[in-house]
Amino acid sequence: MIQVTLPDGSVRDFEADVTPYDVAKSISGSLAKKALAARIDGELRDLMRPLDGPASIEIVTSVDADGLELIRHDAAHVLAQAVQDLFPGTQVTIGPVIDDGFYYDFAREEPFSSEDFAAIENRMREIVDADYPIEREVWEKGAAIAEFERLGEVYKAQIIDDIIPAGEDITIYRQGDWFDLCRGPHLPSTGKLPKAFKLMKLAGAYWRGDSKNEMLQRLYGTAWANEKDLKAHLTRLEEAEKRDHRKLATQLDLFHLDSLAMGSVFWHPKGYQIWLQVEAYIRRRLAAEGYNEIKTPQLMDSAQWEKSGHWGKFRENMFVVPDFVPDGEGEVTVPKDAKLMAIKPMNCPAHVEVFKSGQKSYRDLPLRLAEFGCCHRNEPHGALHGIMRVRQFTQDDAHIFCREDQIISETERFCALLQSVYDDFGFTDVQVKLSTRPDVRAGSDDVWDRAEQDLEEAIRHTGLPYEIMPGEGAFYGPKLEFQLTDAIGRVWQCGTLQLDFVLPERLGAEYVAESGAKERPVMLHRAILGSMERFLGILIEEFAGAFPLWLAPVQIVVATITSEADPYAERVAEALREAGFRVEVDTRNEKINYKVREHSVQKVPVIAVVGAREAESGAVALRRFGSKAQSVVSLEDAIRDLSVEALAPDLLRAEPA
RNA sequence: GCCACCGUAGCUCAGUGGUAGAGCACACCCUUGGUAAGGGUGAGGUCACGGGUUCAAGUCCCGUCGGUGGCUCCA
Repeated sequence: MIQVTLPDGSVRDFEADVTPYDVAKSISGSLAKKALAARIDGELRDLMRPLDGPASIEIVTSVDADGLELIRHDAAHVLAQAVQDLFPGTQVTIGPVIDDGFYYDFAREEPFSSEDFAAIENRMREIVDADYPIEREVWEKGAAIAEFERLGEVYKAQIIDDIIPAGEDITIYRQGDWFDLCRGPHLPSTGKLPKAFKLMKLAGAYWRGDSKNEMLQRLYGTAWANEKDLKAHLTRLEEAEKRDHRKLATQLDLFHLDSLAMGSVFWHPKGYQIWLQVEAYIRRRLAAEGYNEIKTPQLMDSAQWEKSGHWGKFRENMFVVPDFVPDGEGEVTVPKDAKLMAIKPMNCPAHVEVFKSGQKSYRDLPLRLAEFGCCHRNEPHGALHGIMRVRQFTQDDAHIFCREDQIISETERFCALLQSVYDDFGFTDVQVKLSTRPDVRAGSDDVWDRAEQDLEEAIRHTGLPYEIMPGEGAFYGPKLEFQLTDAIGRVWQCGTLQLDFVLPERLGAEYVAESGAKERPVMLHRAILGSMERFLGILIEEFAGAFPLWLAPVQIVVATITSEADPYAERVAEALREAGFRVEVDTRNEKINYKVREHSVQKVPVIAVVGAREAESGAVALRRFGSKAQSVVSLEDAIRDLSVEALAPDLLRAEPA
């Protein structure tokens, strides 16, 4: 007999070889029916795997987060089985659970097509209907490798060979005549898998994530506990698509992209107006924090990039031009020995030059040099994405030159500023990553030790939760990354802080210390918004194009009801413009319904309707975006109230209450 | 860069190898109206680009360019 403790604290006795399923059944028949797996002393285990001894036990069903994960994991296995049934000769590799679903990577000569999805899904449903028991088997490593090799499954054999330590056994899960290497646990049978799954997309993926390896075919799927959840998920995806910044940019006339300038943005007046508001805001915030704004060259001698180390690591991603003036009319031939200039891919080497000009004293530190620097990077073409990943972008960049003992306080100041800025834009879901030394790097190990320790200590002081990303740092130093999520759930690096002992050394930056000796400053590379393009892309998606008054490109449209009100509308617009608003007047020969609809579709925050009555009384009828209500107020009152609302958050804070 | 898919009017999209289409937007005319589409007329196209197959290609084949979704990369 063994003792089993249930979640409510009660203890029951069972036969020694009792399974979690038996325990569930002893509680209630319906629980046994719903049971997918069990948590034994906190560890997830198969429902049919007998207990080893006394344990506390919790039955996992599809309403648990763990249960959903099991469902998705099993969906991946059922997908693999279905694919191998339908496409003999296809090899399986790996198939993990991801957010909202799963994927499976297959090796097959022939490409899959999304037209195969229906057939695969049908076969998956048949496998569920067949209700094959899913059975766990323990194999000796060598035997397992031999078996997979016999079946022609070279990838599986390689996985076992690589990840399982010698002497350790592996587990295999069998369903029907199909089986796969797997740590488990799994559902008790394929019939327990809800049919609420759907294949979503097809993509290439390198074997083991290495671009030197062959490319596999990845099938993505989504899986849920029931049809309703699946449907809700699909609806969410549709809604998210409507927020896509590329779609909204077209609808709201914000910018366009064109192959004439691949990976660069043509900003239209409305889109650029948002840019200007964001830029003005961040410029005020930086000035208030003691940053000095500068402007540095777009083209710089390749020698500087060689010295900084960028030439060695990023040459193929830099746009390089010969420094050469052709003479005469004929064909232009660039001399082989022409000096090369690079269009800047980043601002730091130029900022070091500004630091180096003239003498710097310890009294000048920390020196915070900021620049809205326009950079170009020749990115892999497949990496380009809307305005989130472009070839020309502007950073709200700055470099803080400081002493080593100022690193922590400067980092804390930066984190506080960043948090305040993100708050002002309404971003609450910010992920912080601490990226440590990469394999290929500059600087000695003890410099890296110090840099990583300092950065971690600083981020710990801020109290922000963070995750460590081993090996993801910049080549010159570790970094903090502040990531935001777009409408589709993709995560993008926006803010960053990078600690750098290397560049000041390489480019020879120094200051005169208190002792009179020359010393090296430390450099903090930092950006809050990151790329203006990317940040605006995320902002567009965050607000779904309906910007708050302070950011809206057109804040107020004055729309007339009849042409008799035209002169009054012009006077209203003029008064609003004088008060600092961005205003348009709509005196077109259209009905007011039409005008209201059009400007609502354009997500204009305020529509000021004026007709004969308003002209008579000196009033405006205000209609706010998202509301059908109208409020008729005097022009003076409207200006007074809207002026406060239109203040950027930092200016609003400065306003006397 | 790699894999798959896509590219038709300003936008959203139809289009069976046989004369290039619709709605919206745009221009002009009528209509002067009270809070989400009033009516009429008209203009608008190298079907991404380059080859090929065919009596005939937007449609089939090959290539190039660009976009989308992933993978790799991201100072």
